[in-house]
Amino acid sequence: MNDGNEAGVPMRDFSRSLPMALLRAREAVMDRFRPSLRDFGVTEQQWRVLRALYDGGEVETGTLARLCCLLTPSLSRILKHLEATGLVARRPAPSDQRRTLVAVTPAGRALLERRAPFSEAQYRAIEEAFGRERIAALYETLEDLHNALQNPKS
Amino acid sequence: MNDGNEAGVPMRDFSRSLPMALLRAREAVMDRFRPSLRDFGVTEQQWRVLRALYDGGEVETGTLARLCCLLTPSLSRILKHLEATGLVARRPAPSDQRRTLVAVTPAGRALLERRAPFSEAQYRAIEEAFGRERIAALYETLEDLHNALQNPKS
DNA sequence: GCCAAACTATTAACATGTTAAGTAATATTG
DNA sequence: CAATATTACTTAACATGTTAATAGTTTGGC
Repeated sequence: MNDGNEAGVPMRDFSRSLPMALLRAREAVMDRFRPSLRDFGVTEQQWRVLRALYDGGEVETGTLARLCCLLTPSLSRILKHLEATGLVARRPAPSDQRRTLVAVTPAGRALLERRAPFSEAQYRAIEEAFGRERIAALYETLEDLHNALQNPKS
Repeated sequence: MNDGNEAGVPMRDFSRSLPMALLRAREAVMDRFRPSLRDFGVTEQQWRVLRALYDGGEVETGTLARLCCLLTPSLSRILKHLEATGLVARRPAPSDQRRTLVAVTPAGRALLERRAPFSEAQYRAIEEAFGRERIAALYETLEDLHNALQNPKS
């Protein structure tokens, strides 16, 4: 009797699941942001889209999906909703009718600026609880991990 | 003209979003595991549930939700599906009829043991690409972050 | 210029995330 | 012990995640 199975491949301890560890940490962070998202009537994903458009330029749908870490089918529905509520505007790209350009509306910008202080307050609380330097180091590590896994070898 | 808005609260750079950084890293990791999940016909969440039940004991629904980082409504539907496909079994707890005990079936265990080698192969590839020690350190950091944010002060 | 191939966005179908409401069993209080 | 509150789970409704298929555009050979 050992810790493995019949095929001789031992099962990894469930606490050593990298997706779970990243998810748990992310949920702990999101728990700080969900109350104000709820108060302002936007979902986490809708906020990401508005956030990516804040600097004012028009962004193509595909680019926006990459920026927000959303799949294009999800983004399609989210944009339909944001357009219906008047927070973003869409128009076909003049040079290529396949592409769609998206921009935030004044109403969308107003929402961004109203919620921003609440978001920043939570960032300060998180940095106080965990340490500004450790947060900065974590950003580095996460980006390195992302880059290390970009080119799939196997 | 400055980088802030009318209220004087500057907008955080979008690249400095902790939820986004955690999500991007997690997606990069999950991209390595999705192919075999798909091949074995289970979703990421279904796998998490089976994985949490592997050691064989019966687990209460609420405990299982915490272990798998799932909300109970989601778990309810997932268990219905896993029970319908014969991978888990449910029964009411004898001591408290409100509670439900869940256990993996032999078919579920067989699925776990068939996919485990594919999962482990990806873990080896990830550790090779990023470094075993850095992965270990990341687990530590993520757990610390989770713990630091557990008791909400503000 | 024509047609097949590639590209972009959307829709479809099913599974899950999220919040609120509902149901049944247990615990508490008077 | 009866009324009430609490607990555990489920259902409902809407939004998103994921994969496959579809429709409209553009590009590249010919």
